[in-house]
Amino acid sequence: MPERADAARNRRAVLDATERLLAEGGGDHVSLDRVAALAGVGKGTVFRRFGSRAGLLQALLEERSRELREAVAEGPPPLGPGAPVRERLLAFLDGLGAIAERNAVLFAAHEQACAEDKYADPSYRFWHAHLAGLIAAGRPDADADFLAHALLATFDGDLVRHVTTPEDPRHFTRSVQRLALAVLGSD
Amino acid sequence: MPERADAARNRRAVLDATERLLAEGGGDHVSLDRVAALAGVGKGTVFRRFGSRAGLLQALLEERSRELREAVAEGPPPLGPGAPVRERLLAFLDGLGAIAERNAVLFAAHEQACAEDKYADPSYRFWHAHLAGLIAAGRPDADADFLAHALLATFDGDLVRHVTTPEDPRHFTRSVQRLALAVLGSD
Amino acid sequence: MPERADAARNRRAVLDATERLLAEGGGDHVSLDRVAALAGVGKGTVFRRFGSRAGLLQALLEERSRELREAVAEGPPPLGPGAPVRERLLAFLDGLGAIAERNAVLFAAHEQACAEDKYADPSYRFWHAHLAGLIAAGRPDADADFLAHALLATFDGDLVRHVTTPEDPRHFTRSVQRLALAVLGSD
Amino acid sequence: MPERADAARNRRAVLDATERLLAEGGGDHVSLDRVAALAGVGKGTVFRRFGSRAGLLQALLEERSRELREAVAEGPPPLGPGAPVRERLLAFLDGLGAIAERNAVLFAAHEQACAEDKYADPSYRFWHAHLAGLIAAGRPDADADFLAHALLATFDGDLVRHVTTPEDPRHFTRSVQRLALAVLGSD
DNA sequence: GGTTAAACGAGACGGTACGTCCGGTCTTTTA
DNA sequence: TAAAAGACCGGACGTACCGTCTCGTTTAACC
Repeated sequence: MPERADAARNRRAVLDATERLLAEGGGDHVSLDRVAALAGVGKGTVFRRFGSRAGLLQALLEERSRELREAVAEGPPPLGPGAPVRERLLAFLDGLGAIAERNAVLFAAHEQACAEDKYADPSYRFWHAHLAGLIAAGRPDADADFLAHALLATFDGDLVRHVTTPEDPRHFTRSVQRLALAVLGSD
Repeated sequence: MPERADAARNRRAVLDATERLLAEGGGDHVSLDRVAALAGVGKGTVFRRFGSRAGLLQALLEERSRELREAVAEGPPPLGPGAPVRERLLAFLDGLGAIAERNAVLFAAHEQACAEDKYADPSYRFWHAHLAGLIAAGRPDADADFLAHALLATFDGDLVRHVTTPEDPRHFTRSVQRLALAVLGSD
Repeated sequence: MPERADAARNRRAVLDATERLLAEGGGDHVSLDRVAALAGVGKGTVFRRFGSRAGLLQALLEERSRELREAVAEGPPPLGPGAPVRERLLAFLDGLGAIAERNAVLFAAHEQACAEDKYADPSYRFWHAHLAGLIAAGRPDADADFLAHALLATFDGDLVRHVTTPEDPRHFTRSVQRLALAVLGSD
Repeated sequence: MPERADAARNRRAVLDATERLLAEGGGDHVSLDRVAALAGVGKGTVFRRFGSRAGLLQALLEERSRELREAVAEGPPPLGPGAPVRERLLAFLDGLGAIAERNAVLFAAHEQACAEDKYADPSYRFWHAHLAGLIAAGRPDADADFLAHALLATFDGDLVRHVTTPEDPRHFTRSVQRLALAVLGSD
């Protein structure tokens, strides 16, 4: 059975409200009561759709990154399969960096909310698997699993905000790319 | 004026209680009411001394890492000044890694509690300054500031717990050291 | 929209718990935490319904005196409209005195809690308006407003307790009635 | 042994601080921490001198009314012994009313603080005994004890403030006097 | 078009943490 | 060695939040 029309409408309204609250007041400003009120929706609806605060933020993140995930999984090179490892890695970090730079507050709120089970988040697992695969391909001798975690650890919302300035909005991305190249080695 | 004797006693009791609760129930288990009760201390005392949940956890972290900080600042090589950059870097990461491995839960709780102003934490600033200094010395061309943040980002409590196993309790540290060497370059 | 069933249930439970605590330990015994616990209700519920300690006690008082208020406003003489001023006054003081004698502890706790805005309390305003009206009718030349306040001032919980004994449980009421007659004049 | 000089100084400082806080912020503003701080004195000193919050306010009241008490006890008529009952009663109410009008906030705070044992306060007992004696002398058939309580009940700080206006600063006193005359009877 | 089951809004609820404040006690320091 | 300073205890208050639940009311999908 497909999603009912009103359900889809509400889903959208809730996500939009969340985004609005994130933008105007930071992560702590996003209480589920406020989200529901701003979305013109009952609190129960938010929970029925998203399960929890973490689920709500995850869904928003999911939405922001779906495009990248699809491009990575089955898009054309250099994001998708086929390109050399270095190019693919840089393209991926460029894409994810762009998302992080545009959604730093959301990233931060999501990390805060997920707390313990960050590594169970499907998005995280996808990014990690992709990164680890690339690293393993480029440096079979390295501890790809850890290095992938380490690279993803730099996508901390607060860190992104801390190094991103209006004058140089891509500073973070370039820095991560350089770090990744160092990790991959210069050979 | 030095700290009053009873004040010092209470400070100790509160920190010990915090530690005990952290050990037995994870970060969420540490509520300030419980800390006060377990320490045999009024709730007001906890707040007077530590200001907030974040302050309490910071103080505990501070205590755990004071020794390392002093060794780094003015101890003998290779931790202290005098040793070659690589040795100093590895020694520092070994020390901080050991702390992180032993206090992963505390690290996680602290990150959660500090939320927004992690980069204002004096401990963090010290580690960052030290790391950035070493990196700048070893790789004058690199973005030492960012790389230091990136290395410290791997000291995420959850990540540490995730990669640390009883069979290989220093896995995290070794991995970070390897990453640092890669960052520093292999020349 | 009428009050929800569970809301009504809880309202009742909270008021009952308050009453029980008042009875068993005096006004100071009524902390909102205890009320909530005894009522089997979350603390937030107490605050949502009653706003504050003062609001809770006011609600309890309100309940105790609603019957009298309705009888005064629209009941049969001598309480309600229609009876001669003296009879109505005595009947009113008899009713209010009975309430005060049965709820002296509650009266005392309420006065303590209301503190500053006692004169804004709707119950108080109603009693005052009624009394002042009667006095003005009986003694057009008197300062009815002040005299009404003065008569109500004798309904101090502590004073009621002080002059009420098991042997003469209506002593307070009779005394107030005599005072009121004196105020009204003997002509 | 007379009071030590510094003790007297402190006593004065504490009372002055109390008064200042009462004036600037109302009764709730007078916390003992603030009093001590404003007096430049340790909190313990306040308690050693005055025993409790109630004791502090009582002492302040005591000071304000000592003169009247002495005049009533052994001063010249009409306040002191010798004058006809009516004159003595009116003079007394005039004196006490003046104090109440000038110290309404203090009266209110004191009532709030004394809570349960208001009738044990030496000042209150003195006023009550005096009033009851006068009433008994003027109306041997009346319930002098209760009537004295009732008259004193009108000296409620909030009521005084409520009926006192800058244009008519003695309104309260005159009203109480009229009430007292009514109580005493018109014969 | 009517029926029906779901999804919904509104928001109360339990429970719990936080941080503030206060009264009164008691220890430590100091003069 | 007594008094001052002020840290301390215990606990109340009020606020906020999450995730659950209740209870009528739409409303969309189906007959």
